[in-house]
Amino acid sequence: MKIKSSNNNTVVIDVRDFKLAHIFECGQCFRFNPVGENEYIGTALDRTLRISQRGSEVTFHSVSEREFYDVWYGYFDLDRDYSAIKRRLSRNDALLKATEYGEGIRILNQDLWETVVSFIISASNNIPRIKGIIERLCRAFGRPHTYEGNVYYSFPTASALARLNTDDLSPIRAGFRDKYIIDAARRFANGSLNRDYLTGLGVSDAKRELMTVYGIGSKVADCILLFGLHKTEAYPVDVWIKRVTEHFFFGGREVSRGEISKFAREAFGELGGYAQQYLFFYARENKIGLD
DNA sequence: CACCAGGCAAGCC
DNA sequence: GGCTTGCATGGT
Repeated sequence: MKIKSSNNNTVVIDVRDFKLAHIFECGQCFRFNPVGENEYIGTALDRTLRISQRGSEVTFHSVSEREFYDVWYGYFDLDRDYSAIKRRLSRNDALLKATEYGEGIRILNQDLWETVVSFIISASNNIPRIKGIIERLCRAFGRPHTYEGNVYYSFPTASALARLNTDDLSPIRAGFRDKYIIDAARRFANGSLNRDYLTGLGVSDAKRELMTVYGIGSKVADCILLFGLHKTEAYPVDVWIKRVTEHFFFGGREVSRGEISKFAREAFGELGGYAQQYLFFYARENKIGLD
């Protein structure tokens, strides 16, 4: 991986295990959208980014080399060797197919608070509507900023949302999730939950803490552990993962979510979260397990 | 019209 | 522990 700065873009060449469509369509992130062939624009970490790719060359538009290293290098998890991860997972037959199919997936290092709210909103919901709710939330309560001449909105802070009541959130049309968002906001705004505290805990303790928030159950907690804290043992079991795990590893037999989690711990260990992302992308794109 | 969407909480056994 | 039901909203 090498850097080639030109005018005010940062171009990274020889990037491996990186494909924008895989990164942004594997369900970990809701605020990046395609704006062209191999090009996405989105807002994260209080900034907006347009990013495009041609082969192994990735362009971070209107981004200085300094901002690239300070912000996006970490966000895109560029310090991690995904070839090694895929190699280890590929010893398993189903994962060989899934990692080949989603070869460009990376697990982003997203803002913890944004991840908490995004996955609370994801409960019993579909991805287009999850995105809509999040966008309305950001437009109403987030900080506006300009990027390449257009206005974008940051994800609202916990304290901005902690002041609200459910009536304030009704234009967001989050449905029954509005009270969950506010409870989470109060827990993060008053500091009783924060990144340093949760990072310092083991996976199961961090999960237990997260589940004390109204609206965070087992699946949402696992998503937060994986996408917000990069605790990669987490294997979030949603309907798709339940189906695809049953399809590949239980001969299509229906088993409980507890069985699925136990299987993932034993089969994938600390790579469970990576396995989950490859399997989720593979299952959704190919409609695995729907028969 | 019923049924479902990356679940959760509450209530039951 | 595991199972059932109601829950807002929007799409088919």
